Amino acid sequence: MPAAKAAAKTPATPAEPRFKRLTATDRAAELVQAGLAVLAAGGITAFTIERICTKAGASRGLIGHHFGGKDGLLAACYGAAYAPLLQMLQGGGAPLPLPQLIDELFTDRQFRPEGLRLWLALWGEIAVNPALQAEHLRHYQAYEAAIIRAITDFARDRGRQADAPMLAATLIALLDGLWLELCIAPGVMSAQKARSAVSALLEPHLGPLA
Amino acid sequence: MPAAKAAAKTPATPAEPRFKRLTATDRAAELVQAGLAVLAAGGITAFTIERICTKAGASRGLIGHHFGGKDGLLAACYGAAYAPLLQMLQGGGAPLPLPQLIDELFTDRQFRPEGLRLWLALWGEIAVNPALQAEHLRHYQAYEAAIIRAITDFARDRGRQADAPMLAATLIALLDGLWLELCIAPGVMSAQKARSAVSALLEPHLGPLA
DNA sequence: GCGTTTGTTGTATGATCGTTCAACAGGGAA
DNA sequence: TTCCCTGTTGAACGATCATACAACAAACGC
Repeated sequence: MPAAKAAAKTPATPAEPRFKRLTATDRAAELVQAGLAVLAAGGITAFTIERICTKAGASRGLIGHHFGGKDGLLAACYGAAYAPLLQMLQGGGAPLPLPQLIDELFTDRQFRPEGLRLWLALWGEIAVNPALQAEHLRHYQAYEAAIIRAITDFARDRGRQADAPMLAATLIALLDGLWLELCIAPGVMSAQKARSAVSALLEPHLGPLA
Repeated sequence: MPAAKAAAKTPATPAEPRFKRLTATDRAAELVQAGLAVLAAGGITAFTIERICTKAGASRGLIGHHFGGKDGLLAACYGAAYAPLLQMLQGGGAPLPLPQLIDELFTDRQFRPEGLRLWLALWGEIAVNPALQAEHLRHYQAYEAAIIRAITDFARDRGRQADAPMLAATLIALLDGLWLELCIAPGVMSAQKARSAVSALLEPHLGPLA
């Protein structure tokens, strides 16, 4: 009996809104965050409109409205996944020196299966989806450039000769592999073992990192 | 008009069988091969009963019959993915020496996106599926043991001191990362760059590999 | 207050998913 | 040839998927 209810309660409570209305930017950001959470928790097979919208507290139609479809949201999620990494590398104006960069990578905040699982979910899809692959290339180049610079600067300060681009590509691959191991064999890989691995690669070429 | 056809042709052609009947082992193997092909081509989202059975030239009911369901087939596929790797490491009786092992890893036969993509598809699922994670651990240990042994033997022959378990874990992670890069950025990573990366890791600890 | 803009809802739709199962038939044993 | 074991088929089922879209309403300028 909606009429009776309205007549009885309208003066007291102004009938609270059925939904909250956000700007397009804010809503898009919330959907991306929900998408990232779903990917990290359940992999690419859990990346469904239904689940994402439930997680975001929004209705099913919004992904189509803001991103044109599921693929659009996935691309946006990929970009958002790279953001914290790039921010860490060059967020505070000055680029992070190599030792601090490595320290940061292995803090408990970064080196956790819950966060890293996101990458595994995305990688499997990038390998198979050309559009995502192009998106990947753009972000990867910024990432690689930051690592090359950190290695170059460190080698210069220590008076060392080093093939920085080659070492950077190797370091990036090694980090990817260490993240992978942490996700698929959590009991075997650890932050400490990962640090040893990075040292084993870099210190012969650059001297002690600490 | 099936009756007319049967009456007309039965004497000449013995009405070729509607399907070929295989042993349970052979049929299971064919389904696993089809599953691997589908995973490599389309990732985990393409791993569907419909697609796999079409690829295998079998009917939809067979996966349930031979593997109890999709998950059973996926576990079998994971085991089958490891088989060629382990075979390469210790297939011909004597374990492969480290330099030949590395040569083998970077032949065109092994270091190809089409074959490696299979791993990306599986990794994303292992990270999220506890049953697959247990399956992974078993195979991983055999893989790791073979790599440790190759490094230990090589170091001994060269009269070098080396932390073989740590180097093995690092090498495995690096290889995983290099495979990943080849799959998600085919134009950037190459077999030659990957070889340089492996050399950059190992040669400072073990001396020249060639 | 009153319209206009624009973000939001939720159902309808058709495709596809995994699983089940009763009927079927290949192929070796007798 | 006959029988029986067992691998095989394919339709049926309910669940879930992505998308489209017409109706709705919140917020804002006026």
